Amino acid sequence: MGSHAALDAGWPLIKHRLRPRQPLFLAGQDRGALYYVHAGCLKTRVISADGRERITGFPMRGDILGLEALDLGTYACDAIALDVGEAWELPCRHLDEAPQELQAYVTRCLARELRRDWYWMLDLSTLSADARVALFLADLSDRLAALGYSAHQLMLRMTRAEIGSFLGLTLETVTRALGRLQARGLVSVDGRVLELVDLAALRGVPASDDTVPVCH
Amino acid sequence: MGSHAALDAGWPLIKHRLRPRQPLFLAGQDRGALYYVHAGCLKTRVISADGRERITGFPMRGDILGLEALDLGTYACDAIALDVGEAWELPCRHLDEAPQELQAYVTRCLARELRRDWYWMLDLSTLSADARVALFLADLSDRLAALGYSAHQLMLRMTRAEIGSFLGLTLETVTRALGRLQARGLVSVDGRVLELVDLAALRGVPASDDTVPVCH
DNA sequence: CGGTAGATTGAACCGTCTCAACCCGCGTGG
DNA sequence: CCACGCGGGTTGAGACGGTTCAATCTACCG
Repeated sequence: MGSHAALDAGWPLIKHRLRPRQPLFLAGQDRGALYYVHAGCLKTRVISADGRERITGFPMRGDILGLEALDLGTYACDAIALDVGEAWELPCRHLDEAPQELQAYVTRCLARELRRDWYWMLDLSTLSADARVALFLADLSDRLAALGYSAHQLMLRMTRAEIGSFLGLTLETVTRALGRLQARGLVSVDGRVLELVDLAALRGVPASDDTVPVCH
Repeated sequence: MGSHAALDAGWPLIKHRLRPRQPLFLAGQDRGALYYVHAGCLKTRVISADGRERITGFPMRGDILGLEALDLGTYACDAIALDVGEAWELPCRHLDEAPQELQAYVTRCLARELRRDWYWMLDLSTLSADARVALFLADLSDRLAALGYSAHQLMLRMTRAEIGSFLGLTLETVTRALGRLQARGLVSVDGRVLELVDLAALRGVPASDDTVPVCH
């Protein structure tokens, strides 16, 4: 990942222990710093003026939080821990105070995040519920595998409602989609404990979906 | 906007004349440069491996293109002109080659773009077709006004299909939504020529929508 | 031992998609 | 000059996927 390389310069990093449901920061608070997620899983959330809300992502180790507010004085989203973890405060209010190495890392994160969002938007506006959930699981598997975890066994840190919020679905639809994927033999669902039986097929759901009727 | 301020340093900017339907760059091409839109309107588009596509935005003057590929060697989207215009090639392959002023401007653009995308995702996954179209028009009005154009009269540079692709709707639904907004007295539609009669109400559609039935 | 948060399941509803027909303006070529 | 094709837009009817609302179940916790 090279993520640690950019941080190993040995500054006075401030480390924050995280507990489930604990906010790391909230939208509107003074932006004191950027945060590097060292352990655990969080959710980031935006809320509109009229009260609608959406989960924008589930950052894990290697992700940087607060980027979206880099040009603002206050945070633009909520960042809330889903389980125990640790976040490191990066010692820069403005980017140009930061060492060159970090600047490059931050820019890379921003560009990557932008691309990911574009593809999620594409998926959200073109894929069925089943395909969205399948892709969500495949994506999660990729990220966990990149962090050294199993690509096939995983434990969801988020609720059905949070997955639904991220995917633009209701929690009931997420439940049913998981059920259908299980019926197809692609995954094995037991509450929040999942086994991804056929990862390749899971990734292929978006394309196969229209040819294979959902239920027979 | 301060956009020109960051560019007025007087480097050897290469200027590209744009014609309708002409691609400025395409996904996969070697990323030679970033582009600053000086005039005209473009569309940016991503296409997935299995052929699904989505318009990710309609950049206009002041926007920077190619940001999403800042950490890549090739562009990650297509950028295609919708009408005549002009784009300036920014003389930097890597960001750290660029002058400090431009770096800061680029970072600001990235962060702003990320926030905008998050809110569009929120809107796409929570709002009705009418509300999405209303918000699209209000947003367009804001951007045009910021560029010195009228906030109430505007000429669409894109087709219904392109609007639909951006909003996650079909072109028929866009047509019908425009018709309903016109019936409500919020806009006056004549092909691509629009008059935004009640901009405040247009912005309020997302909230009012559920209380006020779509048609009577 | 209730109480609560999360998950599951069912049934009815509804907004959007799909498919089709049709219209219009415009450029092209016979 | 007109016929034609074509891209873009509008309109209608029907189907369908996801939402909504409700009931039920479980695990966990005070």
